[in-house]
Amino acid sequence: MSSYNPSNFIQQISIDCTIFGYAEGSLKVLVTHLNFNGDFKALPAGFVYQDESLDEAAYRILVERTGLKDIYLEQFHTFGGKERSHKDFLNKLISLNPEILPEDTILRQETEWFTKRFISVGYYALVDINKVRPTTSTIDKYIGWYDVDELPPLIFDHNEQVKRAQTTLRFFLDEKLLGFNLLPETFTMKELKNVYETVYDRPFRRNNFQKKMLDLNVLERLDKKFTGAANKAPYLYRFKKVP
Amino acid sequence: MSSYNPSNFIQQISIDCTIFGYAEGSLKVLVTHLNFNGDFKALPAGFVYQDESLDEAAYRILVERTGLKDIYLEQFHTFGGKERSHKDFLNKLISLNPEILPEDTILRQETEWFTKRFISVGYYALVDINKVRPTTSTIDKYIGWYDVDELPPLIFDHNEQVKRAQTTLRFFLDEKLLGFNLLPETFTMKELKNVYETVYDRPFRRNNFQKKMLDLNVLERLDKKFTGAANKAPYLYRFKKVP
DNA sequence: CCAAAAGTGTTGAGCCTACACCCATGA
DNA sequence: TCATGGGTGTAGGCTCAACACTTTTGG
Repeated sequence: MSSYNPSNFIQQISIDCTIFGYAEGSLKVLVTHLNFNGDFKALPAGFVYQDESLDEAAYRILVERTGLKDIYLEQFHTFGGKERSHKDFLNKLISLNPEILPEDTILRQETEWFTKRFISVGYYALVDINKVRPTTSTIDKYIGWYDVDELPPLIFDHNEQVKRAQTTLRFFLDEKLLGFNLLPETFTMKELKNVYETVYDRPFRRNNFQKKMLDLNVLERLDKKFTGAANKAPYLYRFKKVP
Repeated sequence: MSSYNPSNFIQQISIDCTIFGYAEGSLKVLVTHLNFNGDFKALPAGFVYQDESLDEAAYRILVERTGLKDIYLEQFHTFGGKERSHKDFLNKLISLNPEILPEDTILRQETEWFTKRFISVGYYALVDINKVRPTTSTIDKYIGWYDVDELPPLIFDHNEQVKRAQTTLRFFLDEKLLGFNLLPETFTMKELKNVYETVYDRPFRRNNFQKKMLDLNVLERLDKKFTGAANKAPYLYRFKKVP
């Protein structure tokens, strides 16, 4: 943590990113194991430089952890509860990692800012899970995907943040054509339907779903995909390039 | 400003409130004239105490300025651009009000925090304009209603904030049954229709609108309202009390 | 030729729009 | 009795869910 110079950051503001990916029929979230003693898991997070916008900071945090650029990323809520499970977390953190708050006054100044109350701006992102190389930054011990329905306890209110991000995702999946960000460049209608069924946790009719998606007029039909299976080959689609 | 003790506030975070009211067929926004030399207008704003949640702070700011309690209030976006017209505003402010940044180091400390970059959490509220007593706080010279389509230039990105609040309002007016907050306790269907037409800036069919509203099953029909006009007396309605 | 899975057409229910008509009210 | 404006009924069109049928593929 000492690589952070707190004076470069806006105090008491953090950015938490809920990064969704899709694989094997389920929605995943990227979670980091913090690089402290003790079993602390969290959403990828970071701070905002004085000369950086919130959006830029969120994007930087995302790129650091995933290596991906040009990703759909959107702020969905700012969490400003006065407690946010902060004290429980801090007590445990400090008792297991006494070096965070050393007796030495000068060293202490360097790390003390981290123990204050934080306001968190929540962003969510949708990524193609196959393109991501989860990358640890200085504050991560390990970083990896968890099924959204089987998340471990996360620090602060991060579990609640994921729930709210999921609600927002459901609200906007259609409108913002987000489904495509969760898939590879080309995909079949069935794969797209699977994404929708996973996000909304309910089945869609094959034919009606297809009609709806094609009516959106954003899909481009490509060649057929021959899978070797004993059935009609499905078409591949891709998201239309904007001219 | 010197009544503020900056150490009690979270640094570099402010809350801006877009407070909508409805009167005479148009949507109004509450705007304050700042208590400085120079013609500075702004949304009602304030800061967040260390031991206060964002929602509590927004509510406090609203109550201070309107005297109203139990008001619908919701966070809609956090504005974190790195410029936000801050420097232009500050240069003008300081040149017209040199006492803000005095030479005296101690006094300077007390006011300097105010000149830093701020992240603003935007809230919007809907109020019954007749119940509001616009009340100046220490930083307001005057506070009053402006037509949303005829807003004067406001400081920072406050004009943009109002636009975005308006978009959010349109998005949720139905879903959250917000229309009622803009009206007195009882109202006619026509008055409710006027609110909708003002918010969405388009006409609705009289009969279809009525059907839609009644189908929502949240209105309670009361006695007729005899206006003295030479026509059938309209019913009064009110928002059903939840049991 | 068959099973499996994809593509496509069609019907009916429900909702919204637009128009029409009726009713209460005060002049 | 008339003009005004509010209350309500209904036909037409659109959307979408549900079902049915056809087509393609490899075994």
